[in-house]
Amino acid sequence: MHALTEGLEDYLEAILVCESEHRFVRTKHIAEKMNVSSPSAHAAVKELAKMGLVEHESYGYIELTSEGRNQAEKVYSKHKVLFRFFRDFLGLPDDTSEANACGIEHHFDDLTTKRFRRVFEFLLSKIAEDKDFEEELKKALKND
Amino acid sequence: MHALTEGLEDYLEAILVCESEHRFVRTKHIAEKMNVSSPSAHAAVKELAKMGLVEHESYGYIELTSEGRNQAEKVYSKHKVLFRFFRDFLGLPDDTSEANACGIEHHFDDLTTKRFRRVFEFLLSKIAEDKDFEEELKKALKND
DNA sequence: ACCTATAATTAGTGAAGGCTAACTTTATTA
DNA sequence: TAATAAAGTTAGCCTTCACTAATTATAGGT
Repeated sequence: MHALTEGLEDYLEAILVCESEHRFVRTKHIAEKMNVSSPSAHAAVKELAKMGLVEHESYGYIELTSEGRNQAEKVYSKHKVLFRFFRDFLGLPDDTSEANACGIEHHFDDLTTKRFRRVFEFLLSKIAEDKDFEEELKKALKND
Repeated sequence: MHALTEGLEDYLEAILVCESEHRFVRTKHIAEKMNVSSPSAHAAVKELAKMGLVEHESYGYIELTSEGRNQAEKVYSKHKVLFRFFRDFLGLPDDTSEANACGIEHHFDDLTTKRFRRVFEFLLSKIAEDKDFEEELKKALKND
């Protein structure tokens, strides 16, 4: 059985996000989201369909299977926690945080993600409840 | 001029590490380190040579140029801080930490790296000087 | 109903980066 | 020193994933 490549994982995630933005997902939306041509998006969808992760009637809408949705949500949840880490904790701009999360999400296995999430949440609660901690952290991030 | 791809960045880094392990770097060492065939390693070295990042006499040794060494060290320093974060802070096994660092290092730009490094160092010092903090952190990481 | 614009698809191409098999060079050792 | 082993290299092929150009299908307006 073919494994999901990093690229196809990105497409799967894009489809999930498109769903929430358009209700009906089409080749065009995916191409826009991924910044690729429509033939490239089309080929990716075809590949995902072959793996049973999406359904795609010719010239019609694209839908995630439940299997595909599971995988997409798994990737996307990594994306979100990483994005928040870069933006809220390292104080990076939105676009940088987005790019970082996008590049990195594929490299976090389950254990790494679980640990990372816990540490991140711990640190956020620490910031919320301990003003000194927050101050020290801010100081550490000064002087770019 | 061609930019350094993610793959070539890996090779460059591997050459730097091989240097410290073998004194004389050969195609074979790189192939072993990268887990690729020797023709693949050879092709990568050839490409790096074309970019002026290594020197390679046929059937001889492989050496980094000063330009190549700069770039390799830049990547490797990201690798090291990431590795330590995963191992010492998230408590992940060495091989997982290594794999994570390897996959992620390419996606950290200068600002991200600087911020990340500072936060990591701040947290380490926090652990060192504040036993309560260390305990709470450990607790947060329990129950895999 | 038909014409046109938009979208989707197919066909064909190229770069990156991997592989094996075959061949050449260098090194070792009998 | 000649034979063989080991390493390096070359040639040729495959996959992934992008692209453009050309074709086909659908949908809207008249």
